[in-house]
Amino acid sequence: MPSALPLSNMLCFALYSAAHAIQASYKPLLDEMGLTYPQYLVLILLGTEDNQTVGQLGAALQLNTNTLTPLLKRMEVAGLLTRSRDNADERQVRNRLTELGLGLQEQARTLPQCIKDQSGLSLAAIADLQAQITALRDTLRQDTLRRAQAAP
Amino acid sequence: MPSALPLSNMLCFALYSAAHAIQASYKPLLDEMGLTYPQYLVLILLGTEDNQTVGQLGAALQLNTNTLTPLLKRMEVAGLLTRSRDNADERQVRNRLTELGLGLQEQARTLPQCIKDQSGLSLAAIADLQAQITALRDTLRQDTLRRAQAAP
DNA sequence: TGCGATTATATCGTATCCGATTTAATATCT
DNA sequence: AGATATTAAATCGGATACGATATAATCGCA
Repeated sequence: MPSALPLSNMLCFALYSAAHAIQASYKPLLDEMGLTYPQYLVLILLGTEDNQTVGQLGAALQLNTNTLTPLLKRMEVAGLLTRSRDNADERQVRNRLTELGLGLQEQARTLPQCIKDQSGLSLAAIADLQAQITALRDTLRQDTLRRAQAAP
Repeated sequence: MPSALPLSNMLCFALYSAAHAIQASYKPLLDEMGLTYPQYLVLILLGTEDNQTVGQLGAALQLNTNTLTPLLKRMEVAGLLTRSRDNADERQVRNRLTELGLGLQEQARTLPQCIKDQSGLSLAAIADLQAQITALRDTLRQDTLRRAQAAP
């Protein structure tokens, strides 16, 4: 039972390399906007609901503050958003799109369509694949969390 | 035509977050072995074919030397592999597993099985999903490459 | 042969990511 | 009310990733 599973048949590598490939395909478009991929995700999130806290963004992206804080500060420096302490709870920092950020966000919303054209897949096939991958992700998250709690 | 595609319905985010989730699920197991995820991938690659050049590993992982060289040096320091210039072509550096690396590689081969159990999916479902994701990845790669060549 | 072009690797700077710790503000509990 | 616990961000160190450049070895061709 050697189970010489080659890399090309490993689901984890398929995800790893596909995630890189899709980011690479976004890159030329994001470069034009002066955005990185995770910055783009933050822009989309704030476009859906503005004025979110660092924690809210982190929950949606599954990123901690050690990643988000510097990222958000770079976006602030770029003039895409403003950051200010919540009046009711000074521990929280609220992130709000500027006019510039809002405009870029509208532009950013068109990107998935470009990738769809590039993928050669039908809308239904994309939706189906997206659902499968999301379901796997959520199962893994739950199980990883459960194991972490089981171990001290 | 607002097309307010939320993050939860974007294929790119599904891939991005699922790749993170599966790496997180591997993490406790890799930590025990003192490996990071890309180091684990290199170990698998060298287990399939030993004595590969930096370029061969980079082609398989789609990583450039600016990522691989420091990574391989860390694995060398950890005693997992040795690096030496190819006698026939001194430009190339060949990476060969040590006894320690070979042992760890055998241990590492069992990890996908652990994740399979965690995912709750059948072998067939995993193989099917893997094939779909890989096909998408390869299409994106080709198209990205084509565009890069078109726009010099 | 020898010199320019190509190739393989390494290096540098910037931006994620993550674990661990720190700081400040709020909540809790007696 | 006041000491303690919890929570939200920020910070620090190490490890990917990637664009751009540098260096050294090999190749190609006059």
